[in-house]
Amino acid sequence: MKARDFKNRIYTELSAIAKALANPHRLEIIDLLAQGPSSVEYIAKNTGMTIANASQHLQTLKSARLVKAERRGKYSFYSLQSTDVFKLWKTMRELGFAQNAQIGKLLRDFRKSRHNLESVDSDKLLDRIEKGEALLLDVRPREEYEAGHIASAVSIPKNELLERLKSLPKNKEIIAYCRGPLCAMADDAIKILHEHGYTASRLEAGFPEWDTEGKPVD
Amino acid sequence: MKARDFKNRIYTELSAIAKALANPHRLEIIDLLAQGPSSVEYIAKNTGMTIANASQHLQTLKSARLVKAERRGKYSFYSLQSTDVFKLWKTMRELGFAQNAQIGKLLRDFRKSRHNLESVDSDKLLDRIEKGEALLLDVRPREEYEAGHIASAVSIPKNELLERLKSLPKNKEIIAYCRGPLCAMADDAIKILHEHGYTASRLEAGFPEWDTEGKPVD
DNA sequence: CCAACATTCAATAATTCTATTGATTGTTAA
DNA sequence: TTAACAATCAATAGAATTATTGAATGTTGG
Repeated sequence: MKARDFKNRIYTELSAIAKALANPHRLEIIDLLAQGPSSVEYIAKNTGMTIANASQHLQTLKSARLVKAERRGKYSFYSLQSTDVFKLWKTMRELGFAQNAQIGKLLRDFRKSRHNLESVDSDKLLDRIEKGEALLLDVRPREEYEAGHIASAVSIPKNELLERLKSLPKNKEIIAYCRGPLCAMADDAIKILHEHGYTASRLEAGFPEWDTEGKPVD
Repeated sequence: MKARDFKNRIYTELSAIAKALANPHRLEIIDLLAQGPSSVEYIAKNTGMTIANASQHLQTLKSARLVKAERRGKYSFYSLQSTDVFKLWKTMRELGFAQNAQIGKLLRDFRKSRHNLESVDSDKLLDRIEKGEALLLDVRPREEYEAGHIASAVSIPKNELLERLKSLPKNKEIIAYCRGPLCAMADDAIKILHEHGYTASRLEAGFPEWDTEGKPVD
């Protein structure tokens, strides 16, 4: 094979990976699948897509080998092909945050509009939890908590928070987390907690970021 | 802003980065710009594109903030916006090699067809050069060598190799390197060296990989 | 100023991508 | 077996991407 032919083929193959990532819905799907395996219906509901459209995008991701599908009864469960896929997405996301002022501004403005500028440094967090100064609250849907969560975290899904408020202590700081930096569930939870007199702040990272950093999970 | 609107906007912005990478020519441009700043003409010549087409792709990369342009006289010199862009491309490339058997096979078959299966481990290389057992040969075009090269490397561009063979020692192993794992220039050089009785092998990494690993460069 | 040259711009046709729609294929539970 | 349901398939119109062509812009050196 000529060197030129080889280059054409290999750059074409590699650009197929970028093509699979080159769509906002598919990025959101990857962010969601980083929480754990999900059915097509669940993905569609959580991203605001129709079932058919979600299915189509999932197949695009599958043929680029970024996700895999497993049949369980009448459901297809999709999951990331490997954690390296999440790492690639995270690398790309961070390049966007660092390099594109518009993207950074979008994120900051959104946080600001929720009165939630400061987020907790994850390094010091473990200490504070052990000392009983802080409580870690997972506000994602139950399914995602059960698929994997940060060690010692308590699960109260965002839409159950109001009715289960009383189970939370007022003498500890409550650290809420959700799917990751682009997820608003923890922000919403904090707003509710503040309105009811709790001390609460947000963990910037979500479960997948925590997990890929090798920190303790259940 | 509603959470849904925020997500739509931020995933759309981030997918613009992937869109810019979602083309084989643009990936090849990034691989080339990782060697150092280049004019449009140089890029076009080295990737087999027309000037107008190269210019158009460069503008696509520029508006995604992956590359930047600087005017020098009548030339526009393009370069990567930051080394993080190279790191993103490298992450994507490695995911492709690891996850897609077809891509891995393409690379192996190409190397095999050039009788060049083994490549040198870059960790032990520095020692061997210091001991005088090996000589590092940069076979990229002069411009790229001058823009930056591995410390202690000697420059003989691939197409000058035949006429400058005599300047190379026969009692040392010659380690050739070029732009990186997708570049064939080092393979071509090794073929020539073998045909003339030299001991030669290839460094898998190119200059940009070496540099981003923090190893010594000039 | 003019000629030469590097690059960009503008227009276009061919191709590819995307969301929607409705039909079809599998699977489970009654 | 049938009804209900999850997912996929197939077709399609509208939008976006791409290579090519030739013209336009901007810079340098004489």
